Amino acid sequence: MSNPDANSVKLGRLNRADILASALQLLDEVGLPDLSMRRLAAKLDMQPSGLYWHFENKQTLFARLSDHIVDHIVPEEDSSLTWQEQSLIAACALRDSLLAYRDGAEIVSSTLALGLGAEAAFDRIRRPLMQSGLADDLVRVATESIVFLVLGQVWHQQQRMAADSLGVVFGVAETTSSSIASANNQDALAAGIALILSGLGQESLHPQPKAERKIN
Amino acid sequence: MSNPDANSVKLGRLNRADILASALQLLDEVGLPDLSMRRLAAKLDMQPSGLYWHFENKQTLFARLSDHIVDHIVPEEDSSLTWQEQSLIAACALRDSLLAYRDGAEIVSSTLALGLGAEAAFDRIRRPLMQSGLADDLVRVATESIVFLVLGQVWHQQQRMAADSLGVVFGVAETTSSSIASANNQDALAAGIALILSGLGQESLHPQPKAERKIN
DNA sequence: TAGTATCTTGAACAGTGTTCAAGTAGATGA
DNA sequence: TCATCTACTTGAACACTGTTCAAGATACTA
Repeated sequence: MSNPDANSVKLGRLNRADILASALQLLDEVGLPDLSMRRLAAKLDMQPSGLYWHFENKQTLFARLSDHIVDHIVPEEDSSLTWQEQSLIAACALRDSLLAYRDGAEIVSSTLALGLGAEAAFDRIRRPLMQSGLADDLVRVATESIVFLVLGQVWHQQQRMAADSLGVVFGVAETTSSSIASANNQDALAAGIALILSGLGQESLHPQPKAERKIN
Repeated sequence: MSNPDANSVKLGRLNRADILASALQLLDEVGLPDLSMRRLAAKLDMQPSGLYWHFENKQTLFARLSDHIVDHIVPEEDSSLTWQEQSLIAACALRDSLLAYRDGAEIVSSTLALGLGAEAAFDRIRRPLMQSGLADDLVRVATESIVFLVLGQVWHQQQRMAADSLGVVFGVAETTSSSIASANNQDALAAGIALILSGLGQESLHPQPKAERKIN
């Protein structure tokens, strides 16, 4: 082990960006459950404790990872589209960027829940809704609903992928073929978001919507 | 430590139910992150390894915990209500049972994602929708959307509660007062579900809805 | 060249889930 | 009543985990 093996990188002094890049790479290689500080340090050819000079703890390192994942959403803005269409596109862009990294949804989810970052996830989806003229409360509700829906769906999907890759097969008819199920999931997600937006279109007819009122 | 302290229970031979009951109690006392096999064993006055005779591993123990949480949803069925109303009631019942246990949403979420149990969460919400005459695909989409929405919202809320109880305060304007925010969250969740159901009502007018079609 | 701020090290702490051979208690059949 | 078999428990160990800290090395600046 004295010669540097292919998977370790030595860059002399390291900065936050180097570490994050390696972490992101390691994430794709081993998945979130096996992404430990020790493993990351080994990849960077340094001591685990060295990481704690750059990041307060593992959670904040993950938070910066989340920021990176979510910040790279660049939905093409097209002002000729309706706000519903723009919002749907933003949501699909969020989904794509979560899917671009192994266990991306879980990382972003927990960061978001802890309030440590990844707020861009909300921003991109809220923006089109704010131009709709809907009440602020309704915009907040719809934004949260869409974000949770995307996170929940993708998390579910990625967890299934992880289980599949471990050879663990559960007796659920739902996943007959992973690739087909994956394609269906994307349609289902878009359809779910469409439901919310469609409901939102109806709500916009009523001036002051009350939360728990009867539905006709 | 030779005398049995107040927090440990000795029942002679133990069965699965005893362990689950203690686990549920311990969960409320210390929260999910501190619910370790060693701690649980200590509470039961036994060796950690003893737990592995009753449960294959920690994850399956948690799966049975999830089942318990979710199985105790007993939404009052009222056939005079519309299917939307019934579905909303079922969703709120799910929310309430998640909130009834500390970190309930996270436990159920991961169990569901791993396909290890807690399917009742889906069942209760799907049932009313199946009586609506909507296409099967649409029922599936709506059910998943609602479940993910509930799980996401409650998970978020409970994580915030955990952070609050640790005295960790984040600079997010969203949570000015925890109790008020909590009340608002419940309204927001119901409103989000109402959006989906409202959208569903619109969709039901079209015979064969296509997922990614344009929204007008 | 001296001093300082930036980064690394190695060892240790206190915990984690899990395994396994060995042991003990309780019920069952002779 | 005694032996046996199964149900359950033990204690020790393994191979990890995140995190801390004093001490040392390196690079930049005056």
